[in-house]
Amino acid sequence: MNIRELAKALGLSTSTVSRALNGYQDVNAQTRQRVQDMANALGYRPDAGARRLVRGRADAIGIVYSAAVDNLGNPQFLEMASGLSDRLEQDHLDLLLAVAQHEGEWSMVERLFRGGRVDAVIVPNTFVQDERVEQLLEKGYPFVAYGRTSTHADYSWFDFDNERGSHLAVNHLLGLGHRRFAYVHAPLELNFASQRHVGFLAALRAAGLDCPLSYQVSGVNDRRGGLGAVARLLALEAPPTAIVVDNNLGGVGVIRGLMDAGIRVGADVSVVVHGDIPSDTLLPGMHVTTVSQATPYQSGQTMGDMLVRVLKHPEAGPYQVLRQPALIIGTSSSLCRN
DNA sequence: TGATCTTCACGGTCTTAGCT
DNA sequence: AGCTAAGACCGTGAAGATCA
Repeated sequence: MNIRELAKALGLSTSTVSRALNGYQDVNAQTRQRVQDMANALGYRPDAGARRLVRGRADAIGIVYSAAVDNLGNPQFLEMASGLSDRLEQDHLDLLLAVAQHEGEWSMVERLFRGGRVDAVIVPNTFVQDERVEQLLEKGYPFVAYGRTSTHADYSWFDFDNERGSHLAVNHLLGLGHRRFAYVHAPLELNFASQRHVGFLAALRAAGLDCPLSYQVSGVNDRRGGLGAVARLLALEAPPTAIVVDNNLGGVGVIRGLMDAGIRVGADVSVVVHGDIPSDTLLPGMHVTTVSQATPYQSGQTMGDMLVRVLKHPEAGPYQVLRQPALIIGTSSSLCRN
């Protein structure tokens, strides 16, 4: 069923049918109702390809992420995508999730734009130096970055105050009497990891403390990495009394590793984790102290809102939202006993 | 003259007809 | 067989036509 067949069934031109279905005011109300009724009865749906061809719009937003980053294994990512999708739906925009398996992320982004498959993209997992952001700016493609980069002045982004989050974590642990810290973090090329790392070290320095390199475990952004980090830290001559982890999945791995080693988390060692612990995580009796952000669903909705504004009112941009974190105190942190 | 409807051109890709 | 030109596909929107 295409518009031509629908128009023939109604005895109208295709144009009148199109205009009736698209809310043009110069179509008689009765005609409009008749067209809508017939379209419903015959199950008419406009051909998305043809519509895209004419409008020059895809009515879709894309997120391209690398298969190397385990986003789909992170419930927070899926929750964010859900919030994003819900918000976009209000403006009749679809969300297109694409995985860059072998092809580079930027290459896929460019292919989606050139093919008219998306009107704008979300740039997830931003790097300190991010080719995707630089290329998007150069080509003039609309986007919202989920996180800043080192050059964050001239484009739209949504981010958290990561440095402040680290200050909250460190100050909380300092207040509990901890002096020997370890830091477990994602690769520092990632902007959020870089900012949290800077904040962590600055907060320690402000207290006259240091975190030697042997107490810093890099490249941890999943559960397995967290387990490995614990093995390294427990092998130290003087293991840390407090561990800060800059990402939630790594944090789950660290806590699991400590528990498996027979260490009482929150009693023998205190742990603070950036980001919320996935609700399906099996850490019985454990309420993890976290540096909490807005819920991922809310973040997704906010970015959806920003994308709509980027598309409708680009001249009023760039749109930039910096959310403040809050410390949620659980049972994984307590007074230092050493 | 305003309300309502139709005609026609447009876009990129694919198929088909016609030619060498 | 290989190439090129023409036309179809589909929905939209500007411009034009019709009618009361």
